[in-house]
Amino acid sequence: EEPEPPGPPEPGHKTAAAQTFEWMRVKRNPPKTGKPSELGLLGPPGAIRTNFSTKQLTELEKEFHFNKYLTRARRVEIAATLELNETQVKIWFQNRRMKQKKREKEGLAPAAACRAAK
Amino acid sequence: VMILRSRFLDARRKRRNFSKQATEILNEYFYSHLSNPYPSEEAKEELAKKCSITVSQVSNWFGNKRIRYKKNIGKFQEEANLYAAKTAVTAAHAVAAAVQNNQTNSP
DNA sequence: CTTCTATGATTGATCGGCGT
DNA sequence: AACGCCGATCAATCATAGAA
Repeated sequence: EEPEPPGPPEPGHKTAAAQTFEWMRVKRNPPKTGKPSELGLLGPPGAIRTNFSTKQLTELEKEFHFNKYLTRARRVEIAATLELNETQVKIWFQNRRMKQKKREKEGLAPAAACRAAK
Repeated sequence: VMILRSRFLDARRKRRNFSKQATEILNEYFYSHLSNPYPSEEAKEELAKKCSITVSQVSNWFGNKRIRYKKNIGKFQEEANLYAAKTAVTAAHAVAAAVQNNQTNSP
């Protein structure tokens, strides 16, 4: 998997803007989201993006409204109730907080844009 | 499959494409920084202002562009050369102006 | 009008850095 | 050493706008 970064294909050319830079080779490790229980499959070779059910999202959202941050105990409780890993619950809250921050930030900018447009 | 997917929570997605000029500006930045198309927060703010869109939209645009570009480099080859040429012309103008300025000031 | 492609947004999860 | 959080990003997917 190493095609040589420094000019492998065409030696001399017009310097077309199309090399293969590092960022183009970046590959993320596949999600480790494996459910030890259930299913006869244990080692998750290609575990993928979990799709949270409406019920799970509703419950998480409700909890978030109550507390923006989780305590270890609460996390365990919620994970068990919703049948999710503690990690998934933890990550969900992290993403939810970032989402909240983003909305607050953009919820104020439009005001200026409104007057400018009008 | 029917009951689905939050027709409400997803209703927020009423997308509208960016203006031709906005896309032009974003592509210019992307291809002139192809070796590292990751604008800083400041650069994103500047691009957002020039394109009349939000910083988040600039982030989304670069995120989508990077992923889709590396997914199929060949498909963007034409576009890449187009903007590379445009950047070259701009650079040539800058050089020409610099030379002219140099002759005027230091004869 | 219908089918297919281009594109903006969303989101579960990863990466690197920091603080505890 | 280990864990949670933040900020940025990835990667897959959704839903629509636009081209064919």
